Amino acid sequence: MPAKPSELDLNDAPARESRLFLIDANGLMYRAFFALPEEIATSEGEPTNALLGFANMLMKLLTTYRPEGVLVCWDERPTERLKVHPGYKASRRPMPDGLRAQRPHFKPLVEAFGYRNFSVEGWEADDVIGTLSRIADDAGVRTCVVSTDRDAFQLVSDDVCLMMTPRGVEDPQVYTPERVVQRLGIPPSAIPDFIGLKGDKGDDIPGVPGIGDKTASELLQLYGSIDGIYAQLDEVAGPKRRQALQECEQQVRESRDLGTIRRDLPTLADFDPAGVGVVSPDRSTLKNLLRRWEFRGLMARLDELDEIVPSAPREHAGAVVVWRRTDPSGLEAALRSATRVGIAAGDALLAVATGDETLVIEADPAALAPLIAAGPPVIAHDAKSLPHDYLRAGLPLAFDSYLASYLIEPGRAAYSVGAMLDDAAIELEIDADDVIAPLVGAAHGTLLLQPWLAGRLEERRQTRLLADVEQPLVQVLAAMEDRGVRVDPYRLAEIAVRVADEAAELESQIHDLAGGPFTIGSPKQLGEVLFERLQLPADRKGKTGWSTDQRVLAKIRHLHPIVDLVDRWRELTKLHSTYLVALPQAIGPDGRVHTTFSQTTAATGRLSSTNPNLQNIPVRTPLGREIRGAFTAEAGAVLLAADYSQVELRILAHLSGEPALVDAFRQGTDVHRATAAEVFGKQPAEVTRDERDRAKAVNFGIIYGISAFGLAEQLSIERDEAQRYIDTYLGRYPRVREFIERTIEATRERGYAETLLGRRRPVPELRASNWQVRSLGERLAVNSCIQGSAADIIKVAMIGCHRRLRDEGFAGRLVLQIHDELLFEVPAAESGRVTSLVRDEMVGAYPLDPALEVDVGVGPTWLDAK
DNA sequence: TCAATCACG
DNA sequence: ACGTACGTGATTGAG
Repeated sequence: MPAKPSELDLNDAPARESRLFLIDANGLMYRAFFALPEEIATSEGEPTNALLGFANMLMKLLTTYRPEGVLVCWDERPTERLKVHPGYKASRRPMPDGLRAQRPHFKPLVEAFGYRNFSVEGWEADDVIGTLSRIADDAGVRTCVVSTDRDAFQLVSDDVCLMMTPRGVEDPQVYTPERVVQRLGIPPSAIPDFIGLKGDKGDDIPGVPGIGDKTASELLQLYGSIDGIYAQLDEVAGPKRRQALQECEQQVRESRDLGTIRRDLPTLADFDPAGVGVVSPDRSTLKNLLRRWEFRGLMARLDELDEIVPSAPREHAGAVVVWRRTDPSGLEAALRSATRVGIAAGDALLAVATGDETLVIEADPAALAPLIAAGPPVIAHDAKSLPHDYLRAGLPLAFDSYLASYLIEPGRAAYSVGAMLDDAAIELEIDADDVIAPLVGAAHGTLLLQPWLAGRLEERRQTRLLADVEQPLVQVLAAMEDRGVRVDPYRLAEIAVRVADEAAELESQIHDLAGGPFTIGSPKQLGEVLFERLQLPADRKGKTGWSTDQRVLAKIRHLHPIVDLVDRWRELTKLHSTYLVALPQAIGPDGRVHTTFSQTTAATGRLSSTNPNLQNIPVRTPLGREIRGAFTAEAGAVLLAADYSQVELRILAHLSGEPALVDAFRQGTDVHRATAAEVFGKQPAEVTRDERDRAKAVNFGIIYGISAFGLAEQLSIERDEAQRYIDTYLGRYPRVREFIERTIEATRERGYAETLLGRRRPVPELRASNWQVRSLGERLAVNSCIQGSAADIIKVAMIGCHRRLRDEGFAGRLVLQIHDELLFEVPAAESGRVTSLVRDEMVGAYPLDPALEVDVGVGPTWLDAK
């Protein structure tokens, strides 16, 4: 019995001893394509999954096996394939589009790694490799064939091993003759006969019906070969099998011939296996190529090559960074002569790069800030992360390489100076200790990144988005973070006591109803109680077990009193731990909470808020609203909340030009009611509460990238009913349908979604072959455009509000942004004038048609201001 | 460290 | 047939 592959010990020693590597490139290319998800793509959306898998293989080869010679063998398409080589993949499926796009880029990659591409016109790579390996074998050159095709087993000999990578490059299986016998029960020489019997679907070789791996192996073990089988056909067990063999004799012999790899191609007779060499990869070519394809993981491993493959001394694009320590007077002198400087700050340290040299000054930010403010334009990487003294003093920020990097590719994992320098193929060498070196590197690095990033922004017409929106926003956000928002800890404490009491009471009731104590907060234990002990109907949703989320609980609440108690317990403990325990701890000695806004986290262009998150303060439930009531203004001031009314739907109306929607907004009607009237065919006045709610869900659905399934889930209705809503909606708003189709198509073409102000988000999902992923891409295309445009608009409004409040001498200030809402803290006496200022700036942020509209409220607490 | 849950827009 | 609504962050229990 052949052993299962997993039981084989296939350590790769034979490969390590090989001097020559022969690679079946086409097979490897296909394997890489199908093994890796098609979402792997550049930021422009070009798919790169097969290239990446292939490149990983090449790298693995170089670093692990240190080959003396490598030939990467390609099938060369014959012009008249059937004539040249009967059976040549005659009916093989056409290459998938995603792979065809990558196809031209493999050979350059091979060369960059220092390997040779090789092919012989009119012959499959198999035959080329068969011939080359035979010649190498004759010459006593140990050879390793790398293939994905089981045909290649027949090439294995004492001096030729076969490497297959069914589980990826990190887990290669290397076959010797003994291992072939172990695996298939037959020696390499019997492989063509084996294929002749069992056939090969992929290569269109028919074989004998009813004979698979196992039978073919058994027969060959008994009779040695196809000829042997037919010579003693009478002795073959099983009348059916005998008959099948008899009927197929002709076919079996043909199949065997097709499965036989040629080892004697005449054109290769003069091949000299010792003459194949590996050229040391040219670092800059390879690096450029890896950068081109955005293979960051491989770029990070380039250093490994230096230890393995001798190379010319490395060139340093940035060369050695010159730096020196100085004091503030030395800084002043340098600032006078520089036309621009890169800066980076650490604890009481400032690094200032002029390009010629980088100064490191040890002094208080408060002392240095005025000098920097009075100096030349500043380039920094994440200016907001500098001590805010610099920003407050009026940092002349000319370019923020961090924000530029984000605009070029929102959603990447890291925007560090180092990562971006890697992308730009700039290397820095800094002779300094662990504290100084990163600082000097950041200051000098941001300076070097600027022209490269500015060029890429210019190509994309995003220069103004950076200069007029993202960069000015830095000062605004820093000021908001500095100011913070006042939170009343006593009010929170008072709520906390009540909540803790009620939660404790609920807990004991829940335990009683459950028949014993358990951890309610553990979805696993809760699931056991609800669905096993109490036998409530489960809605198996999760991978790890039952889902116990709100939607599930809502469906079974009428079946057992414990359900509502659990739901309430959840609400109480959630609010308690997140807002009643954690939030008071975040209140500073000034009685205020200072969040941190991130400008580079959200792929759509939105801001995010952390430590603590002040963009998710409760409001939807009565208890939640009480918590919002703890956000207050200081004595003599009020909170002013200004929120855009239906920005995203207005943007949809604007971008689609749908008259029915535009008119609804122009006439100031309740848009959800208007939608309900359209969808349910009623007069707006006759729309019921429930119909309006459904229409609202449809409107949200459009913004999220509608799907019948999602809408059905949201409304707890059947999917076909949801589909009817959608169809009716799109029938009533045909321009919205066109907009959605147009947006998806344009996004697919370009590879990215684009907002009103030219912000981009790559959507490689649209080019995936998996429909599920592609559907996600369609939703992302629509949603990113709308949500991102809304983000653009409110950013412009924030800058306008901040400037005018400051320039016109108001004491009122912006304190929070919650996506479509701005919260200000304003002296009571200013509230009237600030209200109109804010309204002007928010409405005027972008000339939308229908125009933007803003609701403003004022009150002693955030709750009152809504 | 990860999955589940839920707070917000 | 397939089985997800878009974007975030914090907390919790459990591995």
